[in-house]
Amino acid sequence: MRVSRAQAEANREAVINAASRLFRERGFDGIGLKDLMKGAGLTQGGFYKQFESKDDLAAQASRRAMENATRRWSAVAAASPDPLEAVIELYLSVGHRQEKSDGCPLVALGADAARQSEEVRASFQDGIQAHLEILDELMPAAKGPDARDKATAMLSLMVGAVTISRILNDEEMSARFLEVAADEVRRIAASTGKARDSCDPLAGS
Amino acid sequence: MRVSRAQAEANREAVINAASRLFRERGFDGIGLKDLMKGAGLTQGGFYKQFESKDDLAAQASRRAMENATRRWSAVAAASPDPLEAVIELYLSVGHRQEKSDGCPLVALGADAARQSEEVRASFQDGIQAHLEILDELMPAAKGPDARDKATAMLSLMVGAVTISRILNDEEMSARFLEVAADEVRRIAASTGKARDSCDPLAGS
DNA sequence: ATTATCTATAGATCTATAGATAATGC
DNA sequence: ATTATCTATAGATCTATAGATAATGC
Repeated sequence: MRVSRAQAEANREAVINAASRLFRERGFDGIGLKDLMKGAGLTQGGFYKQFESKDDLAAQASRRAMENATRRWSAVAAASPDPLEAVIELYLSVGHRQEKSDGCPLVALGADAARQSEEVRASFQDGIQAHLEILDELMPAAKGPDARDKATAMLSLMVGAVTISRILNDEEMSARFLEVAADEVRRIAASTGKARDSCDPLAGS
Repeated sequence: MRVSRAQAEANREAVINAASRLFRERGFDGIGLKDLMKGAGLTQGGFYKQFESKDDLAAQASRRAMENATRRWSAVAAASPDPLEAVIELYLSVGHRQEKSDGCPLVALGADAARQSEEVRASFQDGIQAHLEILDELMPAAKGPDARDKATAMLSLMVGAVTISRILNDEEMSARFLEVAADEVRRIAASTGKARDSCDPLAGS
């Protein structure tokens, strides 16, 4: 029954990878250790030799999921002549809305994550930072000194839009949230620091 | 042990009200029937005379929570000379970030809701519609024909920002998401339909 | 007589642990 | 000899149901 150290490590990785998908599909409280281990082709008994607790796995699976999401953004951006547009079209698409288990962890587990331990939230925080850094880099050339703030607003908008679009039963309304968010993200990216203020006719009112 | 019909109805309402808070605190899968009934001062046994299933209660509690959230927006708007600003300051505040059990259900249960039955999602959808209608009405006078789209972008931004701010361990970063979202919502409100396009120096590129 | 709520329980599942098993690594 | 994984189990909790109890409503 014992396997080699290399295989044992591979098994552990397989559990983390399976959990990163299964938690996104069913939520942290929606799946038990038995099914999480089964997702990697193992039985429940070995769990506590691999992880300290379910929360420990949740933290590691969340980190893995966020890292994969970050990598995906980098990949589509690097492969396109219009990197930001590529990220927008990847993220604010009907395909992403439908892909729970391999989509953005912030959308699949955002509300759940806020209820988890500091360790799980640290995994998400690091992933959020990484996402902001990518958006920062993708900002059009004439980006003002507020590029980080623009990235912050973009990420909130994108996460909120896909989250709401996944809840809605009405397909048309759901699609509208994605389209409107895509337009708004483009507007935020295109606006210059100066234009951001001059755009407000009610400034100071 | 039997109570009057009026009292029975009051008890049922009490369960829905308790559940609307408890689900937001712990998630749909984070609390059982025993504690939900206990939240209204009752025992578990009476549950199935009051509700068809846990999902049935989830749908009714979600509806109640969304209705209360809508009512709160109307109330703060009606009480302020700058209604939209009042909603922004209520929603994108540290107070709201900390208030899970009586805060916006879209933030407390957004990711969870996407995994629930069509009935639960219908409760959320109706509440989302109601929120959009309020934002629509609060849009500054010179609102273009795209007021509904602006409301849609605002709601996504607000929900996303508070969701992320609740996950973050870093207090400063968390506060930044709220502040940046507030500024961006003001910008969206203030921009006219025309300005929305002219603001984009890269339009068509 | 009806019925709102109670106590009690069925049967499944949850996290976590104990001890057996068998292959690796020394 | 060590150890990765297995089967088995403890004890708690989950959703849902059954039957008892006692007060309402006719």
